[in-house]
Amino acid sequence: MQHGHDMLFRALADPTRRAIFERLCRDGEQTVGALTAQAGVSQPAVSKHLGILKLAGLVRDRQSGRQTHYHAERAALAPLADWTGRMTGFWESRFDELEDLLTRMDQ
Amino acid sequence: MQHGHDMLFRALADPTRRAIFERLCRDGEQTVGALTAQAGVSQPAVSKHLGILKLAGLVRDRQSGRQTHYHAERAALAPLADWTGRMTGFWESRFDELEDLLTRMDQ
DNA sequence: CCTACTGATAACCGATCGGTTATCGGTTCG
DNA sequence: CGAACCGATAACCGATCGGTTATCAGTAGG
Repeated sequence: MQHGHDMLFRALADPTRRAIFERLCRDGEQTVGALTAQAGVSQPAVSKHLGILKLAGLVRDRQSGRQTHYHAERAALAPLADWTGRMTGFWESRFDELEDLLTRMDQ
Repeated sequence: MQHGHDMLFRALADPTRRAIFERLCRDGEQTVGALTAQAGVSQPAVSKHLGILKLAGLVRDRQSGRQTHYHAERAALAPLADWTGRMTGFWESRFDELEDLLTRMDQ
């Protein structure tokens, strides 16, 4: 039902996009060029994926000269963890803790 | 990259489908008719959604006379919880516990 | 300045998706 | 049996998606 939830699930549904996000989580901040080099698709495709991830709140970008650096916004995964927790029907307090932690990590 | 992961994320990306799964998690086993009554789409649409959820391992069905009863397969969410945990980079042992528990819940 | 580089946008294309209506197979009941 | 019911399948349609190539704006450097 939640529109925010929707964009989150939708953004992570595509394997190429998920791979980009995983890379940003693993290796930290990356330029568009660096991401393109390993994405297996063209630079405009990568830019579009990054735009979608950004709309979902999963990444944020920082301009520096003519390069754009993107980094993962891990806190955006909190609703996903929360949803999973609610579906399993257990761990509620446990996942709430996680959500709080992730929110605090975002400053 | 993982094909199983892919079907899981993909299956949960659609809001109608996710609502059906949520209902099965909340209220337990339901017939196709009962699910259709609240899905807001036609019966064939519901059947297709159930087919996709089934392929992703998220639901299982049980035949009884001329009715088909579907129920959520909560254990199928374990890879999702695991992935989230790996992306956050913490909680690894914690999520492994969850995965184990969910797997055991599946008998 | 002019050229080269980086990344975003535009325009377009085929494939897939989610939905519909129509229909069919299987089951129950009068 | 025959009629009614339940759910799956088929055939189709418009919209959206993920990809491409071409191009544009902004920045850096000779």
